[in-house]
Amino acid sequence: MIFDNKFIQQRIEKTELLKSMGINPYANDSKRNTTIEKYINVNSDLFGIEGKRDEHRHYVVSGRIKLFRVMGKASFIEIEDESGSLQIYVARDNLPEGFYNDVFKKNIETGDIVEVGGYPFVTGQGELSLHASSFKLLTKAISPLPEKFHGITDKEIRYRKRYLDLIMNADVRKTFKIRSNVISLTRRFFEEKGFLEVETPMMHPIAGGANAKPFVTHHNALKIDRYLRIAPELYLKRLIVGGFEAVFEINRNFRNEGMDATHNPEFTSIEFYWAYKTYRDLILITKEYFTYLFDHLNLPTLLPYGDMEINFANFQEIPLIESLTTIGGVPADIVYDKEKIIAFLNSKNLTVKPGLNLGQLQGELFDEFVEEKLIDPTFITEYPVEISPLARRSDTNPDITERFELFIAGREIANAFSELNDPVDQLGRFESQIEAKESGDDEAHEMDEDFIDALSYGMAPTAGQGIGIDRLVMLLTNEHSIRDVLLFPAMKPLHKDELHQDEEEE
RNA sequence: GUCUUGUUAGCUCAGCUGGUAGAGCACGUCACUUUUAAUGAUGUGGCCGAUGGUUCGAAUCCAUCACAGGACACCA
Repeated sequence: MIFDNKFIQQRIEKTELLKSMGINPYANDSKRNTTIEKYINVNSDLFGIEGKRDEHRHYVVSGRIKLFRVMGKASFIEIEDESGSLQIYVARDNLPEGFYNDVFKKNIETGDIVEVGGYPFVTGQGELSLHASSFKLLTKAISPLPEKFHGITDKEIRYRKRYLDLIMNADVRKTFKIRSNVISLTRRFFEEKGFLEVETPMMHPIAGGANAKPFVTHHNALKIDRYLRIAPELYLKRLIVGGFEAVFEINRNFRNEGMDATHNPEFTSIEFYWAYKTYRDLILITKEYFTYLFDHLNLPTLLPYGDMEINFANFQEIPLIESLTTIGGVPADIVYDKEKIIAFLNSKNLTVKPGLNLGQLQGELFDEFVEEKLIDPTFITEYPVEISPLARRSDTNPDITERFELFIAGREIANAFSELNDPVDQLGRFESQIEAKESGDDEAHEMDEDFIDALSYGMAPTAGQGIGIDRLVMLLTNEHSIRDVLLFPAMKPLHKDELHQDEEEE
């Protein structure tokens, strides 16, 4: 049974006892008239006042009891609301007859949510507190809180019961406030630039816009399968065809792949598309975006991340092929030779999947020798066309695309390019992706004829970019697991029967 | 998917080469009207993640499974 724990039973008994005394353990008529943060701000003048108290002021605050210190006929408790925590002095003789002994001391405990009225004063130890003259239980907690000093450290409980994590760990609340700010500032930045926020489908007939395995779901009325989107890209470009010139979408993508410190099956990204611009303009707006974020979040441009220090005032730019030799230390004479690249990778004890083309092999070299060395923000440009099925070819070199990825702290943060708007070229790229799929690459891009059709009506020259919000928040909050920046990260079910639900239904 | 570490009271953790379970917090009782993780006294609290095995005897050793953390692989 869910409430068979003895501590919970004990608390349920207290709840019943309170009810029998005419006290509603889940009262609804809160009279709170200030937050704890405001209370502390307004009353900190008492430190400079004779007697360090003002019995003419009166405030009602509420919050969850975090600490409970009884000393005979008086007690100190610490309550916490979203804005902060406050010490309350509760003395027997300032409360109605019998309340202190029979209700407060016996039946109120840590975890309960209470409302306290009284006047501000500073204790002998110098802490601004509230001297209680009224005390009311708002919500009884029948489960006990975790240990008051160590709190809750077990990561599994922290992720599965995020509410407990939020109750016990103030910096977790801080991380998620920063996340919320980042999303809000991102939205504001693009709106101020004249972009239009749009919503495109989450359920796609064809999972396109990225190379990834999709989740499948079923539409009963139409008797067809739908894919949870892996990227919004192809729909946003259709809007550019339609005549919108600057659009963005901040939302979830879903990818049916492994989970680890930087991958969750659902993750948040912003994608934006900007007509009559190129990837050069995207480099500029990306720098501007980071400046905007850092200004509004009051972050220093020199930001610690684990053992690293990232200089956000030092944006670098280097073409991919050049980075292989200058940063990765790959010999310059091999980077255009498939056989030599394979031999080089093998000499480093790295196995290569058979059948990779030159662009893919260059990508392998980059992943292996360059990516993790890019600590300060670095735009890697001029990606091989084979690994960029949606990007526009360079006008001067048909083997490379007008594309960049932004790397920070050894991780990909953004992917951007001048969009391919030649429908015939796009068709050809899709066709070569189909070939790749047939030769075993199950994450190659799908054919999307409707998208080709859209392009055939003419899409203005456009630049588009995606930024991974989760990884960005990780950087800004110095968190090293994506689970620590997701309120409810994906977790395996605890019980086997939940795990094999689908098999039983079949 | 592979390797590795963990899973003991509500929480944080001990428990050595196998001998029948321990602390702190929390909770109960008592004392205490300015404490700061309050304090002092005292008490309650456990299917030692699950299932098998070895053994006279298993929290402890072995195997399998589940979940989690970390690393690697995959994810261009």
